[in-house]
Amino acid sequence: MTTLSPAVEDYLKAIYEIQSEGDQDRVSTSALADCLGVARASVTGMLKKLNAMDPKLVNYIRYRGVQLTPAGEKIALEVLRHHRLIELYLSEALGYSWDEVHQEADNLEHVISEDLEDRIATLLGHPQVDPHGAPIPDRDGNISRREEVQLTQLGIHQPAHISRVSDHDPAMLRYLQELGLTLNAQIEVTEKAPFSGPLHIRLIGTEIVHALGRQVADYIFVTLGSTGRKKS
Amino acid sequence: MTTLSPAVEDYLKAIYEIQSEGDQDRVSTSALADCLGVARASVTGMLKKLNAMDPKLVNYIRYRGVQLTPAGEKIALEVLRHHRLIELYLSEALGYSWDEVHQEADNLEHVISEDLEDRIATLLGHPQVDPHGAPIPDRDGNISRREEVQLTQLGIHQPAHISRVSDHDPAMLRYLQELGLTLNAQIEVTEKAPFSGPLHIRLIGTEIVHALGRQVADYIFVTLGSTGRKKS
DNA sequence: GGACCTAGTTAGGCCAAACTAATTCAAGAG
DNA sequence: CTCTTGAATTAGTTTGGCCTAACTAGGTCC
Repeated sequence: MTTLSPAVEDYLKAIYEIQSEGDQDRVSTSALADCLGVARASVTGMLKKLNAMDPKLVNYIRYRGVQLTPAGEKIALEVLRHHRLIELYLSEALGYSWDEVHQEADNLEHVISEDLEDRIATLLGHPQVDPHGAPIPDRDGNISRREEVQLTQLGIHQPAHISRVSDHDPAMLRYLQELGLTLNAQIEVTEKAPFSGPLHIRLIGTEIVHALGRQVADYIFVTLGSTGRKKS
Repeated sequence: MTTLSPAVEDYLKAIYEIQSEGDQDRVSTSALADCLGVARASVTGMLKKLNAMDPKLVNYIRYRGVQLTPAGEKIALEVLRHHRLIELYLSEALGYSWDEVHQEADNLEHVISEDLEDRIATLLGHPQVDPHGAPIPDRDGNISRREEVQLTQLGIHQPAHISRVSDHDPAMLRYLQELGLTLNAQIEVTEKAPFSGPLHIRLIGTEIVHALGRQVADYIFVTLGSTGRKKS
């Protein structure tokens, strides 16, 4: 474990994230470039390096995109574990709100020691999910996969609860917060406007209905039925 | 404030530390190289850059060493504030012992945001010193200077308390911990062996006496008289 | 004053990670 | 089957931070 550079960790993390949110297993150079905010040529260069490393971290084929190898995925999951534990820690211990944690965690994730990670995990009681509902991998790189669907895929009047929200846009997170569309909120779709128009979302148990644009709705994931928890 | 690289921050911090522990105001290239663990030539190169930056961060003259400019000192103090707040936070909130905090803080100090720094400072009640007794600069770069002397300078039977210990050697910190020579310990020197031999240190209120080598004693600073606190 | 030593500097290179500009590939349209 | 077009790659630079090796400034000792 020859201690990787932050850049390498970021590439692996990005590949993992794109890979797991889209449904194709290969990730394109441009998708990565956009996600990381660097030029395409830079991505090509880095992918060649990752492909040549020992152990091989990705499976890269010219013009065909990349896949993580098991070794690469392991590292991606470690970084993700750091990221999500830090997000949760910042929110639990230091009073950060869910729109503030992401940026700070991106900086911290590459520098905390395994020891600090363990202490944080223990202090938090080995939590399963971060403040946005994303699952936290365990130390061995196991990650729990839940049966989630995109909010846009949810049927009309099908009760569900918000189980996860993308953490990438703080402004959107603040917006959702204001609407009461937070983690575990019980909701149903009452109407889907055609031509990719807005979704009408009702908070179950209330008469509150919000119209949500598709772009926003795409970043929200739900699980059918209610959450285990009682309402307070 | 064009966000400086970790390397630059480390150079400035090191210059500040050497400058404030030695009594000459100019820091030599070699002292810096040793402190940072890089080659001399690398230091020369970096000093030229720091000297050419706008604003000028150091005052560097060939063959004469460097000094921090006010701008450089301000940055050094910000880094030091980060470092020491993190050390204290790790020890207070996450159960780190005083020999473990330094390494972790060295990694974290370059990446925490001002916001996180503020939250930590507030949570800790705007503390004055870190776990090794080093003063924590305030946000404006003011640092309290106390009247400390090296333990080796302390007169025989002159009662004093340990007010600061160098944080650089974890093994030494563990050793001192075992001997009960922790922060604020009330001590006196009962005997100084000649020819740079060991010092005999008595813990006031006990019969416990330890013989301490000069190298170790050089890293310990004391303040005359007792600390404000009562014994528990 | 010349010889000598050490700290400090210059010169020249290396590596990682980015960039731009120019070229090549792949895959769908006609 | 060829053409076109957008995605991807190559080639060539740049920048930052480090290295080694070779040279120089300045002080010490006889």
